[in-house]
Amino acid sequence: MAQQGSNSQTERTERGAAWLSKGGLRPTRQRVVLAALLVGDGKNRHVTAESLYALAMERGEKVALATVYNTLRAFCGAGLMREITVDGTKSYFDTRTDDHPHFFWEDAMRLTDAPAEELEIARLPEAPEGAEVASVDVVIRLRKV
Amino acid sequence: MAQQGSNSQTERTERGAAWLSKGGLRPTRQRVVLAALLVGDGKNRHVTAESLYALAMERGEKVALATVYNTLRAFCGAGLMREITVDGTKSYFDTRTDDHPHFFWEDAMRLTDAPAEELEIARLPEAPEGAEVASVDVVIRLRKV
DNA sequence: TTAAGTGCAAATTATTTGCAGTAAG
DNA sequence: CTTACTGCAAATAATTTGCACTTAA
Repeated sequence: MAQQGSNSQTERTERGAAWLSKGGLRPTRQRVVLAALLVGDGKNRHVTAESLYALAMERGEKVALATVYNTLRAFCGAGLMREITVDGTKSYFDTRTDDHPHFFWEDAMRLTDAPAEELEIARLPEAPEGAEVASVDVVIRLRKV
Repeated sequence: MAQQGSNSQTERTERGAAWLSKGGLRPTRQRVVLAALLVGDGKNRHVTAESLYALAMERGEKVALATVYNTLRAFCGAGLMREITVDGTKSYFDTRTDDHPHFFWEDAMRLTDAPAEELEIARLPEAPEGAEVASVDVVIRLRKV
């Protein structure tokens, strides 16, 4: 019963390990665990250091919070994740690494992807002399109606 | 020579005081000082608590850093300013309160307005069921070329 | 006079770092 | 082996708060 088709523990772990090697990162135990939690099911995920740490604890995994912080930084450095800035008080990390818009649910402080195909920027201010556009962050802030 | 046409100290102070009363805020000495620094010349300004505090110190004004923090919050609460989130480690405040795009200079960690008329969003993802769009933040991150 | 605002120092929160021990190549 | 990684506790950085004192209305 540990095996359940496309979502078995081993499969999640394998996916995590593959993802790690894509970033050229040494697959240590805690990295594999975190990677499996992040991309084990093949879906995109938005986490904070705390939320990922909580998730790991919930699964009974043994990782230090500081390691979660360092690991998320390592994942970003390797280009496997991106840091999204939506709220001054916390850092959010996204497993999806291309430029795409986000919804930010202000009351729940939750971040989700917005459908990229529904965003159409017809014209963008051009970068001033001596600078180039690194990325364009679009955050659609939502409030409960 | 203290008076120089449209930029005299008294005029800056008056503008600051007028701006305060627009927000229904009691014009205490430190609020008037900070308001004059922010909008005294009629231009828009982007500050952090630290940068505004430094500016006040430079001018020989007497304010506590904590008061700068509290005052910026009060200005935002009164709708006189807006907080812009561009960098996890600092809060930026803008005297311009309408939805408009920003340039963020990653190396200098500086925030400036981007020309709003050069941004054209032809289509925007609509708010999911049960939510409405509170604001749309567009940050164009720049790197030196 | 009195509720709101202020100063300062102490508290909080999110995150990073130093260093001794552990594990991957 | 040996260099990178990890854990933990202590350090930092930005911001907030508690409380006695001021001040605008």
